[in-house]
Amino acid sequence: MTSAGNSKEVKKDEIAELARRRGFLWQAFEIYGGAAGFYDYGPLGARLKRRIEEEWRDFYTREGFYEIETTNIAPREIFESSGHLESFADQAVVCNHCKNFFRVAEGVKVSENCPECGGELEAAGEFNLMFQTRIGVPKGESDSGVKKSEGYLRPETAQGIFLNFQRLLRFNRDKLPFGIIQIGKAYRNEISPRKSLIRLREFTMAEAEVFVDPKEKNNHPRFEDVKDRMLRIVPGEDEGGEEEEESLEEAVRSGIIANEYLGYHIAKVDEFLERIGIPRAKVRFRQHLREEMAHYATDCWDAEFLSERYGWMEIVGVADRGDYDLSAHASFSNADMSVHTEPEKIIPHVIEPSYGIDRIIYALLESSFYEEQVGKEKRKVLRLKSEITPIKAAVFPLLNRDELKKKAREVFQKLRDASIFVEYDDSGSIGRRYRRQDEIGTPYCITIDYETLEDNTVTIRERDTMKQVRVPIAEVKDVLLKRE
RNA sequence: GCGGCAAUAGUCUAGUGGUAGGACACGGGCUUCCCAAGCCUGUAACCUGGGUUCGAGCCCCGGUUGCCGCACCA
Repeated sequence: MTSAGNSKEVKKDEIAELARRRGFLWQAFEIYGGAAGFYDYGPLGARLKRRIEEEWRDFYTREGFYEIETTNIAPREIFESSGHLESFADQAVVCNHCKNFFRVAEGVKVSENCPECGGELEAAGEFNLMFQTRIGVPKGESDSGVKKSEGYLRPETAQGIFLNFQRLLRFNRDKLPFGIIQIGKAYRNEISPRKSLIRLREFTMAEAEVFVDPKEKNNHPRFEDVKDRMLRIVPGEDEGGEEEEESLEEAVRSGIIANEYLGYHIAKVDEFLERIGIPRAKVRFRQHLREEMAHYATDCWDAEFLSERYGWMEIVGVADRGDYDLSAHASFSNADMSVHTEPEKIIPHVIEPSYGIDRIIYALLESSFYEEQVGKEKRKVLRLKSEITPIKAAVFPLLNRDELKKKAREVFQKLRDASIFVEYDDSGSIGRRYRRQDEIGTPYCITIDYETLEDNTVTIRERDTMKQVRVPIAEVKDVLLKRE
């Protein structure tokens, strides 16, 4: 990737404006006034998202993990067991004076005064991040009927994997370790969603649940492969909290990262983010402080992206969930979640990398957006990796003349027939067409000129350098498909 | 959720009570042998619901959405 010394001054709304105008991202329900926290992906956004998901799927499939697909809606008792209902279905109070927010479950009542400043407290309503729904027709008022009919939209995809643990273990012929992945929607009724894709009420998560014998957590079979990877890490309170750069091996040996499995997956997250084009200089791993840890986690590291607009923000979480989930479901459902190992039966521990796909898309758009001066004109360009761009290449006739257009359409169709996603454009000047493709990140533009008619060669113009090479039509496909 | 500010073509914007204007983009045409050039031409907008007024894009109230701060983010 070249950056050619261009200014990286991003006016704050440029990315949102581009994303809207060019069909990446639209506010949902727009013609009815919209609703906060919901976005639709337009034609280019949907393609970009799909390609990132495909890279992710491919990445974890190479780890040997199978993908499953579980429901978005689950009956109430699932979340009673998982702890999600209890953890945030409380009444909340807010202080009139200092505006601090308290959960009733933490022992603060409306009748009391604010523990922070002594001000008056006011009921702030139900504090419930899960969307509630009904399953089927409620049967009368009986306890059991109401209970069965009450459902929730999942706040994470993970639970669907835990619920199928026995089946998955059997599928894996009763052996540990194994990993299962899932990509899907999750739902959280955020109090105030903001910052475009950063806090959504409906969003896409990509999660891997890795089940491991707790005794084996310091014995990852491929730790060697990643141990020398340098990581930028910010340890939690016990380790001092100073940002440092060290190898994965050092971090694990010194105890900053608790075990090899956790460390291995932190390194894998780092590798994936690099692979899809998040600049390494903008990524760090920060350990959660105890009070910010989710109820299920014993340890958690966030991969954070340094946004020019929002500062450091979480894009991936890597949690050690211990045996929390399997034990909880075992005790509430009476299912046996244990695994027979020699010499004893154990409840596996879970290491979980959890990716926020929408946030990653934001990070990619922001970090790949450049505005640069070319002659008298400004050029906007998305320097996305060619593996994830919505469009692989555009085909142009140099001039709007019939013989060139005919040949260009032939080349276009040939590439389409080879399942390469290309676009055709003959409107306006050639320069205008290059610019249109630049701002949606298309890595290559293929131009048909009079020389093409003589010797069947075309020019391929590269997005980042704007340089051209002339190649025979027969070789175009190979150039487009080569990995950088 | 609270407070402040805002909302006009696809985008950015002008318009302080009386005919909604521009730029860019987009479509059509001309031109053009490689980077948003030029010429002609066309499409296209006052977030929403009330109120005040002879008359509201403009003033008032509610809602929605966005931005900023606070809070929240299991």
